[in-house]
Amino acid sequence: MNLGYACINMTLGKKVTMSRTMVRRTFEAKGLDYVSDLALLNAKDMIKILEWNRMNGIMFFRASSAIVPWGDHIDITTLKDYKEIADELRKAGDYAKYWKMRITCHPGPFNVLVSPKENVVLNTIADLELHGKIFDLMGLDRSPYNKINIHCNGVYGDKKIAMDRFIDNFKLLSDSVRSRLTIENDDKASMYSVKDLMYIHNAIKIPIVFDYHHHTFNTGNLSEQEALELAITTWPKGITPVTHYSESKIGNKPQAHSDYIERIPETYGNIVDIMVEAKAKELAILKFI
DNA sequence: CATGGTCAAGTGGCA
DNA sequence: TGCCACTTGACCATG
Repeated sequence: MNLGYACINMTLGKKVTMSRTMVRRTFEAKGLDYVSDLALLNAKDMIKILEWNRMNGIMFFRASSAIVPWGDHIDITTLKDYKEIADELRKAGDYAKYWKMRITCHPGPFNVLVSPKENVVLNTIADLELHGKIFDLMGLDRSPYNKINIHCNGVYGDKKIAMDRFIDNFKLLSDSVRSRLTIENDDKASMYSVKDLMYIHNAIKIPIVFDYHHHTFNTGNLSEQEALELAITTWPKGITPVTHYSESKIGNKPQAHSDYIERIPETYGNIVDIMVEAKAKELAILKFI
């Protein structure tokens, strides 16, 4: 079982980060050369973060979605430093593979494959394809071992009709994305429980990521163990399923994530990798490593 | 250099 | 109606 954290290393601070980006105004003012500069810095720092992880016994990490700022709006192969960026990404991927470190990603809430709006779906495809390209450049597996995980992110009054659009739109994705795509249960009762998501799994066979925290808001009438084990059945043989774990922040909406975690979740004897979503990032899991 | 207002994008819940 | 929460806060103008 691996414990992982997401995107940002608090110990290394703001000087070592793979999340440099820019606002639209700057993108329009400085253009592709500045995108290239930031992407190269981000790619180089990813290796530093992975090295830090290995030195500290952390073998599971979620890559930032902001490695190439505005990368879903441009052809990244035209960037002035593209060769060097690709080379750095490859080095990071090689490093991860050599040390058997698991890398995943989680594109943001603007990715809505169930949307009835064509432009939303097209934007979603562009963002997912960027993630696929980056993982390809890193040389990561085309399997859910290196998952690209999203939520459905919308219901529009009818889950089944919405999920049918997911299933249709899935066919528009490249093999790079389709082979890695996973779906996660939601933290609202009106949205998708693990049981709901089985409808998508049964149609297109992509695995379900079980989020412990979200499950408490939307059980689908399954116990934690039942939902976890149902999700586990959706993963291919030989690939350790991923789960997400977080705890509620006191004083906020209960869905908000706490800085640290008090415990490691119950796995009921199953082997899973656990991505811990806590605001203190690697600091939250170090004491459990 | 610290800080606070602002920032691409979608959706649903809530005061 | 406007804010919050989710992927992951980061950017940038100002003092």
